[in-house]
Amino acid sequence: MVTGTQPNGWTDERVELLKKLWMEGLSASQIAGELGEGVTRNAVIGKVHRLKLSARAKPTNTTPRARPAPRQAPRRPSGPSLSAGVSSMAAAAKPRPSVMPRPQVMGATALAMSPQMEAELYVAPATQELFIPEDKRLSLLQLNEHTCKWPIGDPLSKDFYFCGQHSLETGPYCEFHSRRAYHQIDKKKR
DNA sequence: CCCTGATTCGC
DNA sequence: GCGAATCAGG
Repeated sequence: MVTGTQPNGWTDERVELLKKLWMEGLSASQIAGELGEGVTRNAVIGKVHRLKLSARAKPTNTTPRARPAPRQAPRRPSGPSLSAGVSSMAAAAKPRPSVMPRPQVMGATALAMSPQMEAELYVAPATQELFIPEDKRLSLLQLNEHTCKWPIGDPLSKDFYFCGQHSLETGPYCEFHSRRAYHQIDKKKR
């Protein structure tokens, strides 16, 4: 074939496409996905910077980027691996049982953003909380590394129990409560 | 947790 | 020049 397209290496075509998409406001990851599988989002960003691009749409904004931390410490894993792995369950993890009911809007992970992206917002049932059958409920002493430790109910009440669903490897909660614990907790810092 | 861009630095 | 790893904000 006459096509000598190299999987990697920034050809003029790709650079132009990169510029175009970047200027149009596409995110780096989206551009990377459009350019090809072999292109990562970091590659796109790196190229953008080298091309002196960035900026993109920055009206009346001086980009008060935080001072580039003078961190020149070794970030490469070239040292002795530290020994660790003693994961002993200390005190029971206490999340924030203060606020339970959350409207929670989802669908924020949409990748393909169309210019005419009309989000269909719908009101989720506020009382939507996981119902755990009695035979699935766990007391404090029944918790282990694989049980969701999300407390349900009044800790002082007799019918207080823990979720008990299979917890994720990445956290002490099941998928449902893991999102509850992190997602949307993000508030403005200071 | 997800995502975003920004920066650094070994290759 | 390239991009993974990392950082920092949302």
